[in-house]
Amino acid sequence: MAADEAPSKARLRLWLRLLKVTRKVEGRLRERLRTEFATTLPRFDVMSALNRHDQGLKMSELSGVLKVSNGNVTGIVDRLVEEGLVIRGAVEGDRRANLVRLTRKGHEHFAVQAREHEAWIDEMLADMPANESENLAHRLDALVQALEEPESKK
Amino acid sequence: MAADEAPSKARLRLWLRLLKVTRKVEGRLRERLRTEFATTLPRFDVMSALNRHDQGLKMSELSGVLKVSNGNVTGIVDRLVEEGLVIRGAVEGDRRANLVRLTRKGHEHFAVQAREHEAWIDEMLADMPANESENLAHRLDALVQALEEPESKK
DNA sequence: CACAAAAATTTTATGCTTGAAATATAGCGG
DNA sequence: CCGCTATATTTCAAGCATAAAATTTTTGTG
Repeated sequence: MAADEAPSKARLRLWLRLLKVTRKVEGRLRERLRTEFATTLPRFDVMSALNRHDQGLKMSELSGVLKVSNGNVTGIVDRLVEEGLVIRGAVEGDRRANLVRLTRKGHEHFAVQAREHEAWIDEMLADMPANESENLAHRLDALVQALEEPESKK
Repeated sequence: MAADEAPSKARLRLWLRLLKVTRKVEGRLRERLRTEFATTLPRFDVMSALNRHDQGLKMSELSGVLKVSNGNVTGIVDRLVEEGLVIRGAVEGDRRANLVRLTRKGHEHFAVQAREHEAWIDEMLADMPANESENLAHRLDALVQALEEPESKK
């Protein structure tokens, strides 16, 4: 084993594994959300973000939090508005922006979905002991940190 | 700390972290593939699968390997065929199916892309020592195993 | 052989996603 | 107040993704 070949391959394997787990879990969540609540993961994500920010979020803040494009959020919010789950309100003193918030109905729907969502995750990751979960989460967090600052080493 | 509340929350955190890391890395890969090779992640994935199976794969095998829907693969392969990177061949004795393979051009393109791809991953996960990568990969693999068999405990 | 069930694939409808272009408003320097 | 630059959002074109319906071919089974 070369002192140089191994690390790269090991990291590639790690990445492929990460991808596999994530896709698998995402797929299950997607299916459950569809069959049990007639909704989708992106919609759940948007509602989750709005639930954490009860004072509302601007479209750009929403796309920032979710790490998706601006135009993407427009479409998802449009549909949620049609169904009366969220509302677009005016921003005091800035007619360009608007503040998106959950409606009462949106809050109620989300509460139910979030409870189930947590249970599904718990079930899917059941083989993972709590302390090991924490451990893994920390390592992954370190990775996220490193990725956040691409070239801050100026 | 309740003996019951913690595990579920810890697992939820783990899941959210997994999602964050994966999306971040995926986003970077996507951008690189686009700017440097004018291609996309799904196309790369398809070519990667075909590269590992030089004798070719049927459409259904391809969607099985990649864990995406049948109809999805149809569209991606269509575009790769248009660009002369893959070909659809007949399957001996079954006119329903067809065998998808990389063309010579496809092989050449993929070789270049795969080399870069591995380097990008290596760079992004640089903070992760090789042995820790292996460790993590193994834990994740256990998770995948558990997820593969949903109710095999009949 | 006939014909129903199964298998391989494509088509269709709908929604997600992106990057880029377009639109509209804000805010600043002169 | 004019005009420029920046900010907030939407629109647009293209591709990705899924589930369900449709198509074509194969494979039993009587």
